[in-house]
This record gives sequence, C-alpha cells and structure tokens, in this order.
Amino acid sequence: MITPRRPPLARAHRAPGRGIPDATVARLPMYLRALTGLVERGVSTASSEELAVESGVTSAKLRKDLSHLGSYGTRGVGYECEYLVYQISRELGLTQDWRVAIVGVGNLGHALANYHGFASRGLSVVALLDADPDVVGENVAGLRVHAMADLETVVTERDVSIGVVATPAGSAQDVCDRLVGCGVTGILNFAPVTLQVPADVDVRRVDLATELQILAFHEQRKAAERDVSRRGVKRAVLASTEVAT
Amino acid sequence: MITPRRPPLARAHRAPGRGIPDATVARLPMYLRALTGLVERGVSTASSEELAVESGVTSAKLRKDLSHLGSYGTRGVGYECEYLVYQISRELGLTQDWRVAIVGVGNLGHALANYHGFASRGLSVVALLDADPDVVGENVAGLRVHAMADLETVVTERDVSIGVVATPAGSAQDVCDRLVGCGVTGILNFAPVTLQVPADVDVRRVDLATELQILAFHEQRKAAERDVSRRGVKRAVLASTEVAT
DNA sequence: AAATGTGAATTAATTCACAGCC
DNA sequence: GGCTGTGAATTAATTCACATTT
Repeated sequence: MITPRRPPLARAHRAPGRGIPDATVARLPMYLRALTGLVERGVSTASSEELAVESGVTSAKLRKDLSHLGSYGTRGVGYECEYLVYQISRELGLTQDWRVAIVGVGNLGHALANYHGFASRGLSVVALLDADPDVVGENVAGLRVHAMADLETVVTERDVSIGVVATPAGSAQDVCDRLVGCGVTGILNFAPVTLQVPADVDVRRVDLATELQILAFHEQRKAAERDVSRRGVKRAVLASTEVAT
Repeated sequence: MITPRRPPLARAHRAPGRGIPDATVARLPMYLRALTGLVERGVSTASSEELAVESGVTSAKLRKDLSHLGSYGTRGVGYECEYLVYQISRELGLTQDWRVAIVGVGNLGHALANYHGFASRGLSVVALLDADPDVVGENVAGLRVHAMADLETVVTERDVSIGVVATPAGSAQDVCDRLVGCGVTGILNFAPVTLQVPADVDVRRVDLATELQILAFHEQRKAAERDVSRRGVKRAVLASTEVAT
C-alpha cells in the first residue's frame, strides 16, 4: 500500500498588501534608512538603482521588495523619497509607538539606551532595569534605572511590548520568562543563549561571536583561494566564481 | 526573432566539504554555542533533536546542515559533542587565529572589547582605536587605545584581518576605506550606514534599529490578528497559521 | 528615453519521509 | 528501537527580461 501524500492543501494565495515575505521585511529597514538619508541630503526623488546602491542590494531585488507594498513608484521617474518613507514606515508599524524596555544596563545596555534617533519614530525606550544595586537609581539617557524586583510593575505600568535582553547569559532566560509573563511578545536578545519562548513571541538574536565566526569562515575561504591561485592552479578556477560565461 | 536564452550553463556540482550553503554557515555558530554549553554541563552525546531544541531550529534542518560537513554522527545514538565542536570549529576556520581590530571605543566598543570568551578560540581582539583624545591612551580590556592617526601602522603591524566598525555613522565609511586599504577583508559594521567595499571584502552589518523595526512589524501583525479575532471573525483564520490540516 | 512592476525562470532553502545503520 | 543521513518534494527567494507607463 502506498503511503498517502498530504492532500493538495489549498493555500490561500497572498492577499495584496498582507503577507510580505520575511526576507523583504528584513530589508525594509535598510531602505528606510537609505531614504531618510537621501531626504536629509535634499534628494526628493530616486530611482531603484540609486536606492539599491545606497542600500547594498540589487535594483531588481529592491523593486520586487517594494512591489509587495504596492505601486508607489513612477515609471520613467523613480520613487518620491518622502512618500516612500511614509509607506515603508506604515508597513513596518512605525506609525504607532512601540514601547521598549532594556534589561541589563552594562556597557551594551548603555550603548543601546543612548542610541538616539535609533528609530526616529515608532520606537521609544521607556524603561531601564538592572540587577546591580550600584547601577539602580542612576540616570541613563534620561531614564532612572529600576531594580529587577520592579520588573513586573514597570513593564506592565508602562505598557511595554518589546523587551531588550542585554544581561549576562546566565540570567537571560529568567528575564525573558518574566518579560513574557508581563505580556511582552517581541524580544531582542543580545545574550549568547537560545531563549525558549511560547509560539506567539518573536525573538531576534544579535550575537557578536556569531557574526565574527561567520566572517572568519569567509576569511578562511578567501585565504584558501589565494593559496590555490598562488600555487599556479589555473586562474580559470578562481575566475569562475565571478563570471558566468 | 527569438531572444536566445542563456546557454544550459554547466554548473559544477557541489564538491564534498566545500561550498557549504550560506544559510548553513550562519547557523553553525549557534550549534557551536549549544554544543560547548552541553560539554560544559558534562553532556557527552546528544541527538539531533536535543541539539535542535538547544539551538532553536528543527532537527531535520540541523541534520541537513551537519550533513554538509560530513558524517559525524552515529545512527541510533546521536552526535559526540566534543568531536562535533572540533569539526564545526575547523569548518568555520576557528582552528587558526583571526586578529580583530575594534575602531570606536564608546559604550559599544567597550562592550565589544570586554566581551571575553566571545569566541573562546579562533578570534582575538588585538587592537583598539578611537578618535577621541580623551580616550586615546586609556587601557580597555588590557589593550591601549590608539589614535586614529596610527590606524595604518597598528593594523598592518598586528596583521589584522577583521575590523569592527563601532564609530558614529559619519566616520564609518572613512574608517572602512582605511581598514580595507590595510588589507582587512572582513568587516563587522555597527554603524547605521551601508558601507561600500570592493567585491573581495565581506561586510556584515548589525543594526539595532533594523532589529527593533522588524520586531515592530511582527508586533503590528500580531496586534492586527488579535483585533480580527476579537471582532468575531472565524477563529479558523487564526488557527490556520498554526496547524496544517 | 527612462524606469517601474511583474510574470516566468532559476536558484536556494526547507521540509518530508524513509532507507540504512547501530 | 532509535536516530542519522539524504534523496525527493516542496516552498521561498532571487534573478531575468520585458511589456507598460510616464
């Protein structure tokens, strides 16, 4: 007897405007950054090619990405920067204000708290928390640092929906659990651990060591290629990674 | 006349061991972290399922990823943690030592410099540089902070191959150009700008605002879903994002 | 003439599901 | 019996290339 395959599964095809691909969402902030930079420099209109260079992607990719939001460009002309800033902001949810709490006010927490204009609009740091009694009560970036014991009170009262975990690895999961317990559903984790969370909570992890290790891999690959070419192996082997013909 | 399509393109199929997919490379550091954690806790062997939970991925994905490195597991048993640590380290190039320079010793630079055990092996911070005369000469994490004017000398003498840009946005491109001029081919960029570099230089960007904006997007999506379900629309719409039947 | 928006084609990544081995 | 390793199937992302619009 043949094992039955899963049935054809009627997939609702992507509704226009909704269901933007993850890869696109991850790039929208880069476009936003490029656009605000252009606006500040007095540029009012830009082609997909210009925007692409400014954002470090290809123009085809940029156009495809933007097409998921709607038709906000003008053929033969390009995109109106300010208008596009608004559309991307709206799509990312930056027309509302998301309240952020930072837990862990060491060097990294300080850097994060002081990161002004880190989102010009849409995100406000409204609470700082730390376990160190010497730090509690201090004023950082205009906010008083609260004790960990007050986490629930502060996070709930200030209606925080995004938490930043900048604590040592050892306390990260505990802090995460407490944040989630207060209704926080988005977490940015700088601690080098994998946080376990319920399915409705999004976690993004930023990890220094990970990034450096990825760079190390590419360094190794490049070093190996240099070695090969230096030993007189046909250059064509190397060149083939660059040209397609 | 019909436009000729590009010819069939004879693609060299992936050589064993070489050409690991980017997505896999990006996850190897997470596996490495999970494994060293297990080793420290005295665990000598782990199944793909255990490792997957610890790393926040599915077991199928983990097995597929590891299969690109070779067959380092034992059927019916799992993976020998220490052995796998070694194999992944080797693949990432962490058996050699990559020398790192950090440019910009503000709060973030401090945090990065003090990030001990940030790679236990394979990566060493060997130079710190800053533009602020008050910071130059200070001792941070056991290293003297050098003036920006000495960048070329220090980076060349200490044979740095990876540079970390932790400066304000305004000076990031200039710093980047100077690093690249000294032969640095891997850059980790914390400044909120897109660095323009030659094709043989790898840049990885870590951006707070980007991460928070991505979280904001998902918060918005979840809030919208809650709204919809509260208004009495069929729960099935919501449930369909969780179950496949 | 210039540049968007987008189907179609291609390539990459993920998931399934099970043969093969311990 | 349990778990890896992996082809095959599926889904996602990227790239191509051009019709369409200003």
